[in-house]
Amino acid sequence: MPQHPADTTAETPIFRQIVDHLRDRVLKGELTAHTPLPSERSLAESFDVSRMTARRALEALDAEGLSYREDRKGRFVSPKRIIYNISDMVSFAAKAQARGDALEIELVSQGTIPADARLARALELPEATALHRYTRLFRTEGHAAFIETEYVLASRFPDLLTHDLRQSSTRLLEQHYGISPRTGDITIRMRAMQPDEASLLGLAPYHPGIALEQVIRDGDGSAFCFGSQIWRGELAEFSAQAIVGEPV
Amino acid sequence: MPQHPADTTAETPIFRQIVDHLRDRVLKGELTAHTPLPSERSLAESFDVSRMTARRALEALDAEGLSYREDRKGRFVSPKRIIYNISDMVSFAAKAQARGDALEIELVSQGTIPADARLARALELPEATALHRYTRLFRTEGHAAFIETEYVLASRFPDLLTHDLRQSSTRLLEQHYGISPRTGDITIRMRAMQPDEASLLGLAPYHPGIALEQVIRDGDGSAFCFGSQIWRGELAEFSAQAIVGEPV
DNA sequence: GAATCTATCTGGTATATACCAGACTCGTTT
DNA sequence: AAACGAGTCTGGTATATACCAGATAGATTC
Repeated sequence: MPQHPADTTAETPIFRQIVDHLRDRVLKGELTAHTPLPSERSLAESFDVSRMTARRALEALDAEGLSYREDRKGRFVSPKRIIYNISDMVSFAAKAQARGDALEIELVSQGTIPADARLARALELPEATALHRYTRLFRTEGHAAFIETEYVLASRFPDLLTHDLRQSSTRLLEQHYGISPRTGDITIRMRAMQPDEASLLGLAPYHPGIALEQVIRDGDGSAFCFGSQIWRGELAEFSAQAIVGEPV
Repeated sequence: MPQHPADTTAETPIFRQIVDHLRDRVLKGELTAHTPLPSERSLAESFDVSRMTARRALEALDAEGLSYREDRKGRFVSPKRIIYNISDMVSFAAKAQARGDALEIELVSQGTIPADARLARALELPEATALHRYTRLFRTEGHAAFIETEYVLASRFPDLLTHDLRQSSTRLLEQHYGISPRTGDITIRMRAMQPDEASLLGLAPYHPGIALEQVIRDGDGSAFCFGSQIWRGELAEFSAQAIVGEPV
């Protein structure tokens, strides 16, 4: 006998009833961050539905950002979101580390490449200009949060890749190259992760994500760095303060 | 005989091969904005897979933001994203309309309510303060893009709801109440749509979305408006310019 | 010409089943 | 104590099937 009989006569689909039930439990705090959710099979049994129906309910929870799944390990309740203040921009890592937040940075890969059409356009450079490229994985409290790939002008920072890249790149560029105050153009959009990105973060392919791209400029307004981040969608929260001038 | 035989011996799952195939066709421009994608059944037939497998491929495309589906109508190629500049903030509608973009606003519902705990906190007001609430649906070129609900201080704008709300609320507040320059706090996060939101936008439940919340303040820094938007994830792109002071 | 009917298209929901592969636990062996 | 292995847990992939309900287009009827 099912522990939670689903109301098949109601017009609301069974799997949504299960979604609502689970959402309640999460929001009431009955299930806390990183706690395992019921597995697909056990959920199916307790609601007396097929595994596929239970799965659909859990996938909806994933989409809502209330849970995430790790390959062949299970589903877990999402932790509180990480607030990324856009005005802090590049110095996110520096700020987080200064606050004492456990922010670990792992270098995934690095190299020097010629700028392709997209990078050349973003950085306002001729194509094939040499760029240092490094990809890093950012973790908070042991949980992977986002991947960042930065491209910086090789001519301006020739020996960049010889430094320890497991630190705030803002601080790196400051300490070794004395960069002055800068501006940045940022764009944010939703985009599911590609299988390779998801696997780096230990997540299922097509995990919902948020992509953040930024072009960083020096005091003279010339671009020297292009950064591309892909965040776990359920983990990211972007904040900004806008000051609006008198509209004409 | 399948038109596109899937390679079952390869280590990459069949449905991902289909995703890659479809993504190619979309990115190559073979399928243009709002063009119907192959239906689940026809895709299943042409790749000689079950409908469920075809469906998984199409759902992955949805998650990537390359397609969207309308209930019982079909799946369609996503149009170009709408760029929302955070610095323009509240005046998005005004700007779009000034540019001549076809931005239609439909009033969904309105009323006056007491502030609940969440609203009171956001607006820094005592609970139960009277607020005007109105929900509007924004369309570009006939396609629903996002829903916005705004809450404004009823005491300060007593007869707000008697005006035509199918226009930029920035302009409304300016023309009738003479609001001076203002600042705004914005937060952005990924969140699947609730079934009711999705149905308003003509989309499937749990459609990936991006929520944007903003608190708008007058020249004195006192909050007078709280706005909450839910965008179709595949349609939204947020841009911002940040100016970073010299870090200590 | 307008309204209606109908066949067929679409996705939506749901079940039952099968096998795979990685992760994990626990007991046994070395 | 460390290494190994078996059994069992997890989600991942895939098939086949069934019926529902809204959308749509075309033919028929009024």
